[in-house]
Formats: sequence, C-alpha cells, structure tokens
Amino acid sequence: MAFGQDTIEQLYRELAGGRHLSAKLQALLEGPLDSRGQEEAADVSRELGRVFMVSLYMLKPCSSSGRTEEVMTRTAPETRTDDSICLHTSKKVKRIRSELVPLRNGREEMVTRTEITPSPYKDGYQWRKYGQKNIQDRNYLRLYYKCTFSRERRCAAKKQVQQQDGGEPVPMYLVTYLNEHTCQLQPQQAVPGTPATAASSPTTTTSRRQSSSPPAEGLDSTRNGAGGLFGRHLLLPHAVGGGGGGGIDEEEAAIVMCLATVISGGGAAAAAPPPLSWPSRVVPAFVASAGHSPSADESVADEAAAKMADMDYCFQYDPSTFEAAADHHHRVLIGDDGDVPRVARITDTADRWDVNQLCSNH
DNA sequence: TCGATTTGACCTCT
DNA sequence: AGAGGTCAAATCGA
Repeated sequence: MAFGQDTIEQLYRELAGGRHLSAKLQALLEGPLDSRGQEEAADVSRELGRVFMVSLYMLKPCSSSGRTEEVMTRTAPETRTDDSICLHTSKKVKRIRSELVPLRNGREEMVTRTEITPSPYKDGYQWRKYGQKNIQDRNYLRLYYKCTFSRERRCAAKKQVQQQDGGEPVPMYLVTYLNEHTCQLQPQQAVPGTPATAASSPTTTTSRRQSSSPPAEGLDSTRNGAGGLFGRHLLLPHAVGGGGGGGIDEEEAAIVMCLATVISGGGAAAAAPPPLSWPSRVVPAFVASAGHSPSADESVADEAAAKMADMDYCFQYDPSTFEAAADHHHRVLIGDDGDVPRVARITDTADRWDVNQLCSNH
C-alpha cells in the first residue's frame, strides 16, 4: 500500500471533484429535468463514475505493492490480520481494535501493533519461531513467533510475519504483534545497518541454518541488510491503538463506502468508516445557513459542535465542497481547532441533526 | 548437550 | 470440511 504525498493529493483532488459533481448532479435532479438536463445529468454521472474508477485505481495497487511512507489504516472491524487499507484513521475502528480479538483457536488476544516493513525482524525483541502456515490466497507462508522468554517469564507477546504478495523488487512484510511484552525487556534501539546480537541485546532470533521454507529466505534483516536501507517501519495506526483487520474484500468494501459517502454527500456519515482523525476539540465560530450571510446561531453551533466532536467522520475541506454544501440548503458550521479551520455541513432532518464534517488537516 | 527451527498433527472456529 | 493457529517430536548446528 503505497501512498506518496503526491498520490494522496491527487486522490484528494479527484474526490473533491467528485464531491462537487455529486452536488451538481443533486441540483440537476432536484430541478425539472428536460432533455437537456437529462443529458447533463448523464454527463455528470459518467464523470462521477470516472472519479470512482480513478480513485479506486489509485487505491488498488497500493494494497499489493507494500511500499508506502504514508500512515494507513484498515477499516473493517473483523479480526483477520491480513493487509488491508483505508486512507484514514477511525476512532471508532481504533476502539474496536483495542478490544480483545477472538482468534480462530478460541483464545482472545490483543493486537498491539501492525507494521508493513521490509525488515520484519528489526524490532528489538527476541523471538522464537513456533510455526508456519500456508494461508489461503497467499503466495507466502505466514510465520508465527513467540517471545523467546514466553516460558521463563510468561511473556505472552507474539508476532506473525506475512510476506506481502507482489513486493518486487523489495519484499515487504506485514508484521502483526499480539499481546504486550511482559518480560520486562526493553526493545533494542535498532541501529540501521548494525546487526544485533542476541547476547548483547534483545532482538529477533535468527536462524542459524539455511531454511528450507521460501519465506525465510531474505527475511533475516541481518542477512539481507534491509535494515540499513529500509529502517523506516510503516505503522498502521488502527493497530497501534490495538486491533486486527479486514480482508481484501472488506477493505475494498470499506474504500467504496468511503468514496460513496463522499460522493453522496454523507447522509450516512455515521455509518461510514471515517477517513481522517477528527480534531481533539471543535470551537464553533458561526453557523451559516445556505444563501445567507453568516449569522450567530450558537445553540445550533453548540449542538452541532458537540455532535461533531463525538463523531469520527471527516473529510478534508476545500472551497468547492464547502460551496456545494452551502448551495444545497444545508447549514454550515465553521469552527476551528487551534489554527486549523474545521468545516461541517449540517443537514436538518425531521428528528435529528446529520452533521457531515468537512475538515482541513493542512 | 543445548537451544532453535522444522513440520506434521492436532485443536478450535466458521 | 476447510482454514488458521498452536503444539511437540524430530532435526540440525554450534
């Protein structure tokens, strides 16, 4: 899953454009639809389809390339620990992830961290391999490790290493850490290019003989030297907060859901996976009803701000989406979080407020 | 001899 | 029944 800054910016532009198209389409559908309007709506619809295609295309190759410098997260709450992505972080997902994860063997364990890394052994702990398994639809075996001190110190820490498919030229590995170390050993500060020794400092135990299993080849970072070139580990923030992940299908469903919510204008915001982390606090500045100059409406602002703060859902804000929201008879809440402007679109429905956040993380 | 890895069998869940 | 995770005897190398 490779998302360079350029890719994210391009993706953002696509989605922002799609959001604008959605508003345009909605406006067309709300008015009388003559033949010319139908034609225009069809054009907009086709363009929307293109936005989906481009966005999905931009996301798709990332799931298999395994090289990224960007923070990613999974969105599906299921417990599989395969690689899967969504662009942004969900507080809700994080909460789910931080709970105990029931594994297939009936036990419950805590996923404490997930990494995509070219050097899965450079984590500063000593591990003992206790098994490997062929996983369905995977080209490489999944390797299972326990903390070397699992017996003598009853350390429950485990990790799973899964080489990612299509990791050419540099193989990438999804490393899932289960349970915290209770062996009281501090992880070694990995020094790029410096092979760690088990005697002097805790690190992953390396095989002393040639392995017969394919995934072991090149896995040892002290052998392939990957640590020096690729010492940067890629954290999946959902998992930093704890949690497992979803499969590729779930991932794609989540991505489509994200995109669909953007395009649709977000009536189902509360049910959709949130892309970006929401600011720690929202200070409402004013509420502007569409078509009117900003007016003080503190009760609405307070209510909306409270709702926003309780939600995980936000998108990056840009003027076009803001205008699109305003154009469609929604109130717009503008707040700020320190020096970062926050914008939300508020839909006043019969029995509740729907607040769709459009925020800036610039 | 000791400790780590390998690998087939077993267990549990879906 | 199949899949994922774990166990433990066999194996290997220092």
